[in-house]
Amino acid sequence: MTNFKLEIAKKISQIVNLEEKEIENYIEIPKEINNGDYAFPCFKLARSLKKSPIDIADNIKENIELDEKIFTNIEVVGGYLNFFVNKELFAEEVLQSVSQNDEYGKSEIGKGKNIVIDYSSPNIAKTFHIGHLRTTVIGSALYNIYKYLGYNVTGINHIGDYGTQFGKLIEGYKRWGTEYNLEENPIEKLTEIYVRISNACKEDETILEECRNNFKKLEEGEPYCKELWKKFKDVSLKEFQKVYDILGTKFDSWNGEAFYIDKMGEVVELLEKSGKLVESQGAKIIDLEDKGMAPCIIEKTNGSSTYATRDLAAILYRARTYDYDKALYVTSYEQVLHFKQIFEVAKLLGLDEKYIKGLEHISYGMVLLETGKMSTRDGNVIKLEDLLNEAIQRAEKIIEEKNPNLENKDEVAKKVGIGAVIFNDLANSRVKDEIFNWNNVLNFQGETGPYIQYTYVRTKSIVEKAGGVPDIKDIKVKYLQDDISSKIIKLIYNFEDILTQVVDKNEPSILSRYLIEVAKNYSNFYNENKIIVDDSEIQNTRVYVTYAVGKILKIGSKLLGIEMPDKM
RNA sequence: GGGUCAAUAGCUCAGUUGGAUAGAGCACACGCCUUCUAAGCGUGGGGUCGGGAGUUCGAAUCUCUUUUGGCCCA
Repeated sequence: MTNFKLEIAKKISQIVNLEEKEIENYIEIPKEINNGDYAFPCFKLARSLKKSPIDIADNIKENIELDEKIFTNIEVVGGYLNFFVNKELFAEEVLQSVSQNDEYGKSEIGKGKNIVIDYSSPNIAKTFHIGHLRTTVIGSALYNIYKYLGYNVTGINHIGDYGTQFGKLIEGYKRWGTEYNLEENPIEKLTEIYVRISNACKEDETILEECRNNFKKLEEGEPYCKELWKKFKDVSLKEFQKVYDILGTKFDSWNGEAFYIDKMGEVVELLEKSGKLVESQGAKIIDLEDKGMAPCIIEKTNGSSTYATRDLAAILYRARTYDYDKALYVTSYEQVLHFKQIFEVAKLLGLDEKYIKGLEHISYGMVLLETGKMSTRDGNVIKLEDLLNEAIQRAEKIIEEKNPNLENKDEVAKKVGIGAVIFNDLANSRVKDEIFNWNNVLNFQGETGPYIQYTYVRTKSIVEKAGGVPDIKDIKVKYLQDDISSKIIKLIYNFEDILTQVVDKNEPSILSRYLIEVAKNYSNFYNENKIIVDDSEIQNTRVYVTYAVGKILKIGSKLLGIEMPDKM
C-alpha cells in the first residue's frame, strides 16, 4: 500500500528545513471530509520561520511537486495545508489488500515478543459474578489481539486457591459437611458454609483457632486438609468452566496462588540478600516510604505469606518460564497500589531490567449495583451465569418476535445474547465504573453487540443474494467516489492501525468503537444505495464493499470474543 | 490526613501526539418497509466540556488551584 503520510512528509521536508519523521508526526487526519484526507498544520513552523502560517502554507503549496497519480488536490485553508488523495487509487489499493488476505489486518509486528496476560483469576469457593466479567473479557480480547499481531501470548488464569479462608472452609466442612450436597450447587453451598463458620468464629474464639490450625495443616500438607482443599477447588473449577465455555474463554495456564507456595522461599531469600527486607512490628517488610507508598508486607507477624509474596514469586516464575517482554495484570483499579508496590519491590529480585519494565497493571473500573458495591458475604451479587442466561432468553424472545422461522434459533440466541453482554463490557474505556443495569446490558439496539451482528448478517445475506463474492477484477472503483463510500474505504484501511492502538494502550474499547463506526457507516451506505442492481459493474463494486465490511466486522468481533451468526 | 482515578447533552459515553463548526447511542418528537433483514435509516430539540486562573497562534485535551465523587493506604 502507498504510504500517503510518508509521501507528503517527504515532499514537504524538501521545502522546509525539517526531518521527514517530524513532519510525519505533525500530519493529521481531518475530521471533516471537506478538509481532505491528510492535513499539515503550518502553525508549528510559524515561529521558527518567522512567517505567518498562511504564507508558509502558500509557499509549500506553490513549490511542492506531488505525484498527480496519488494526490488530486492541495488546498490552503486558514493555515492548514489539506491534501486530497486519489480516491480511485486509494479504494483500489484498500480493496486489493482485503481480497488478498483472509486474515485482513493480521501482522507480524509482535514477532519474537512474549506477552503474558493474567486475567479472570477468580477465587475458589466464591461466586463467579458480574464483577468478574470485565477482567475475563478484557483479558481475552487483549489475548486475541496481541496474538493476531504476531505476539507470542500466554494467557494465565491465576486462580485464587490459597489463603486463610480455606482454614475456615475446612473447619466448616468438617463440622457440617454431610448437611450440604456439594455436587448440586457447589459454590452456593460453600458460600453458605463459609458464612456459617464465619459467624461461629465471631461467637467462639476456639473455633477461629481451629480454623487457623487447619490452614497451618494445609500448608504443612496434612492429607485430610489437602484432600478437602482439592475437593473445594475441583468443584469450583467445574463451575467456572461452565461460564468460560459460554464465553469462549481460553487459558494456557491455570497456575494459581497455591502453585507458588514452594516458590516463595526464594523471594524472601532474594529480598533478604538485597538488604532491604526489614523487621517492623514482628513482620518482614520492604519500606517504600521514599517512593511515597505504604510498606510492602512480605511476611506477616505469624510467619505466613501474603498476596504480595505470591505475586512476586509469580513474577520470578513467569520471567524464567515465559521470558516475557510484557506481563499484563488485568484487575480492577482497587489493586492499583498493590501492583505499584509489587512492581517496585520486584526491582530487588535481581531480575533483568527488561522484566521489570514489562510489568504493567491493566486496571479497569468497578461494576457496581444501583444499591452499591457487591458483596459475596451479604449475598447481593448477580451471578454471571444468571446474567448470561437472561441475555440468551431475551435474545430468544426477540427472535421469536422478529424472525420466528429462523433456523438454529438456540444457537443464534446464544451468540446474540452473549455478544450483547461481552460488547457492553468492552465498549467503554476501562477506567469507567459501570453501574449495572439489566436494561442497559441487555439492550440490543443502537451501539451494541447485536447491532454489529445485525449489520454483519445483512452483508452476508446480500453477498449470498448476489451469488457470491465478485472477482476483484470486476469492480470499478469509480463508483466509490461519494462521501459514504470513501468513508467506508478509509475505515477499512484503518483496521490494522486500530489494532496496534489497542495493544499500545491495552484498550479493547478502541476496537469496539471502531466496529460500531464501521457498522454505522455501512448501514448508511446500505440505506442510500441499492446494492443489487441491473448494472453489473455497479453491483459488483457495491457487493465487494459489502463483503469487505462483513469481513472486518467478523474478524474484529472475533477478536473481541464475539461470535457472528449467519442469520438473525 | 496521604495517594490515585474520574467529572463532556436528561441518562450512558466517544473525542488519537493541543488544531478547523465538541460528536454518538439511549430516551423524547416526527418521517421512512408491495423491491437487498425496520435488531435498521433519516430529521429535530437538547452543551458554561464541574468552577477559576495560567501556558500559546489555538485548550474538552497541558500546568496550577478549587469543588464533587469513586478507589486504595493508615
